[in-house]
Formats: sequence, structure tokens, C-alpha cells
Amino acid sequence: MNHLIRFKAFQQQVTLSRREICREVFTHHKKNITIKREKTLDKNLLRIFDAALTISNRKGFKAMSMRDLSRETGLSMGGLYAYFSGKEDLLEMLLRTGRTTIQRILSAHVDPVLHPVSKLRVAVQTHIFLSEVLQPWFYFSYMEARHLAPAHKAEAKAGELGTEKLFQDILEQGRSKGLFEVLDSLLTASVIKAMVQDWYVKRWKYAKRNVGVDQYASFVISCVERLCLAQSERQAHAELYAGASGTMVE
Amino acid sequence: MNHLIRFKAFQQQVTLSRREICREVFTHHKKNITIKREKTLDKNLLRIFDAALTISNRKGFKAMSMRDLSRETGLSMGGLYAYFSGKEDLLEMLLRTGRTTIQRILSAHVDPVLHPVSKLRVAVQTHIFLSEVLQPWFYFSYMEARHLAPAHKAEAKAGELGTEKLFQDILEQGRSKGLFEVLDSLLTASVIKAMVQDWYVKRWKYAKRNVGVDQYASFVISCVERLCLAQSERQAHAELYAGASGTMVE
DNA sequence: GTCTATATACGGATAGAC
DNA sequence: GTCTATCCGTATATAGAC
Repeated sequence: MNHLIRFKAFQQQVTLSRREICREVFTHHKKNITIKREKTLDKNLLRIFDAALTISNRKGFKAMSMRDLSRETGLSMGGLYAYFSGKEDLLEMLLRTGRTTIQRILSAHVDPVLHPVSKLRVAVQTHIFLSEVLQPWFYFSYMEARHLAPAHKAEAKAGELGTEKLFQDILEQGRSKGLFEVLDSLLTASVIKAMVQDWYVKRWKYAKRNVGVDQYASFVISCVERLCLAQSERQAHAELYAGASGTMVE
Repeated sequence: MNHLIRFKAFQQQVTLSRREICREVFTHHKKNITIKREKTLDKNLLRIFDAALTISNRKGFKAMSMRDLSRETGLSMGGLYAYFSGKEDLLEMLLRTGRTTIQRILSAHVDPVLHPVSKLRVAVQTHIFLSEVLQPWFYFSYMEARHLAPAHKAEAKAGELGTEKLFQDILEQGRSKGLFEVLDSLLTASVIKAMVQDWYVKRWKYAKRNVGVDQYASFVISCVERLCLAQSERQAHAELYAGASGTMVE
């Protein structure tokens, strides 16, 4: 059984969850939010997020002024402070929201898959596809997490190590069943993560080269399998990535 | 013949080149530098670089104020402007200097090696070792290049693509000789670069885990060879990385 | 709930003394 | 060549009108 799907199909499953994002924000930041009506809150919060990510990903969060944000959202400077208590609070809000959303969707896709070989593929593919759907969030998190206050930075690092642990666990599970051959599951998980991250960090590069997300995902999967699969398994799966550099069967 | 060395030996070869760095800066930025005496220039320029990298890598270049820089260097605010015309000029200076220095040293180590298999290993190892010696420069370049003005950003991107081309050329050279088996040399070069970069971008992670630079370099080399080497070559080299997760023969 | 106007601080850059 | 003192723009945040 092959759990891999194409990006288009994946996209249709996850784009809807924006409402859920707002609920998540509210539970963690209600003390700094003075807006009462839920409908107003949701609408403007999403505008603020969109605008903040757009501007920050262009010029950096620190360089984004409240005037920029006011102009881009259509809200006044004073009005913005009804949604967060200050820039630092906004930064934390954006990073926490991104982190929890990503983890939630990732788990939802990966957890149900049981066989280590499939699970590894699904984890890699879902991570890449998700980073495509939520590209601004991923890029922002990657670039701005280091500017958090120490306490919140620790949470961000824990999240980072968490997704790495996800890969590591799959590798060890597969190794114990004789499916994988890895020297060091922790370092292997690290390089898998590095390959996966390159997609959203260096997006300009792949755009320039006309490398699409389906192609990149299947390429990384082929690399990962070449790195991890035991000899016997590699031959069994060989035909799946042998010639197909651009496509992956559904 | 094995061209790989340990990090300690590598370090002794390259730490000296700080003077050369200053000469490089001067040729590109003399129009903005009012200092005449070479000795004063060199001494203070290096102080400024050290300080700017330290502060920026902690809080970001944008967040570093001239007052911060003044305090850290011991120079006055006014005095600083004898070495560069403004913050933007300083940013450009730091990035250009890092880029050219890195390329110079990388070429010096990689170019003399002719056999593709050795060349690939040396390229990977040198890149990782160099990023260890010049860690603040690499990290700064990685994080701040996006804040350059468009014209200079193009140069930075070109540099990035240049080192990737270095890997790609080695791969194609080796492929044409039947030493490597790679589906897509460009994408393979990309993921190699991603693995190499993880060392200096996520340094905190490896420090926490007590993974040293020799260990990381040899691990990445083993991954790269597993990804690239043709079946025949892989068996020939198997003993070099089979059990040794931490060391690489000199 | 959202706006305009403003308080207050901090930023980069420079003028002019030594 | 380097320092001190200062200019002036822009930043965040808030007070109070509507």
C-alpha cells in the first residue's frame, strides 16, 4: 500500500484549517486581546497574520514597522494593539501558531501510517508539502525564531527537536525490524531534516530552476531511501524511484 | 591517496589569513574609508568585524545599533564612520568579505584534487571545516544576505549558486567516468549543500549533543558517498566508513 | 471597536572640538 | 584620526475622541 499522494490532492485537504488557527491563537493569547466579537477577531487576525508574514518575509520582522503593518492590513496603528500587546507579543503569536498548526497537521498525516518504510516516506512528503502550503509560516519560523526572548526560544527549539525526533523514531523502528540500515539515527534524522528544509528556505533557487514540489519531494524520498533502506528493501523498492525523477505514483 | 585531514590540522592552515581579509576589504571599499595608516586600519577593521558579527549573530544585524557597535569595539560613534559610510555599507562589506574569503580558501583546497571521488570528499570536508573556523562569517552570511539591497543580493545569490555548481561539476565529472550514479546532479548538489550548511546554521543543536566537527564531516561524507557512488565504487570504499562513525583516517 | 493625534524614546548620521 | 555633543527622522505605544 502506497500512502503517497500528489501535491494538488494534499493541498485540498489542508487549506481549510484557517479558522482552527484563530481558535488556537485565542486560547494562548486571550489576555492580550481586547476584541470580544469572534467574527471580527477571526477576520482581522488573519489579515494581520497575512500582512505580517508578507512584510517580514520581505524585509525581516525587526524592520517591519507598525506603520507598515497598519498600511497593509487597513487597520489603524491604534487598532492593531487590540489584537496583541506589542511587537514582541505578535512575534510570539506568529511563531507559536505556526508551530502548533504544523505539528498538528503533520501528526494527523503521519501517525496513522504504521509500516516504517511507508511512514518515513509519508513523513518526508507531508513535511515538504506542508511547507509548500504554509510557506510563509515555515520561512518566517525558520528566520525569526532566533529573535524570540529566551523563554520562548526554548519552546521553539523544543519544537525543532520534536520533528527531528519524529524522523529518528521512524528510523529506529525500521532498524529494529531489519528494514533500515543506519549508522546513527540521530544524525541521519538531522540530514533528512536539512534536506526537507531546503525546499522552503531556498525557495527562490528552486523556482528559478523550475523544480516543482512534487519533483522535489520524490527526489528527497529517493535520497532518504538510498540512505536508509537495507540492501534487501532497496532492491524491492528500486522500481519506484529508478527512472521517475519527476513523478511519484499515487 | 586520501586527501582528508583532521580538523585540528586544517585549522592551523587557515587561521592566519586575517590580514589578507583586510586587504580584500580595502580594495573594494576604499572610497568609503578615510583612514590612511594601514596599521590602524587593519587593527580596527578586525575589531569592527568581530564586534559586528558577535552582536549581529546574537540579535540580528538590523537590531544592532551603532551605539552597540561603539561600545563593543571601544571606538566612538563618530570614529566608526571613518571605516564605512553607513550601516548598509558595513553589511555589504561583511558579506562580500566573507564570500570572497570563503571562495578563495575553498578553491585552494579543492582545485588541486583531481580524482572525482577524492574531490567530492575534500569539497564536503573543506566546506564543513571552513564553516567551523569561520563560523560567525558563515552564519552571518546565511542569515543576513536577504537584507541586502537588490543589486548586492544578486551577487550573494550568485555566490551561493557558485558553490553549488562546484559540487555539481564534481558529480558530473565522476558520473562521466562511471564512478558516480546520480539521477539529477543539480538536485543532488542541492541536498549535499543543505547537509553541509546544517552544521553552521544549527550549531546549537550539535553542541548540545556533543557532536564534533570531525564526526559530523565524516558522517556527511558517508551519506554523500552512499548517495552518489556507483555500486562498484561503494563496495571498494565500504571499509572507510563502515564502522567508524567518529573518525576518518588521515 | 476603531480612529487620530501625540508622548516618548531610540535610531543613524554629522559637525566641530581637540 | 578620534572624540563629544547633537540633529533629526522614525519607532513603539497610548490617550482620548467618536
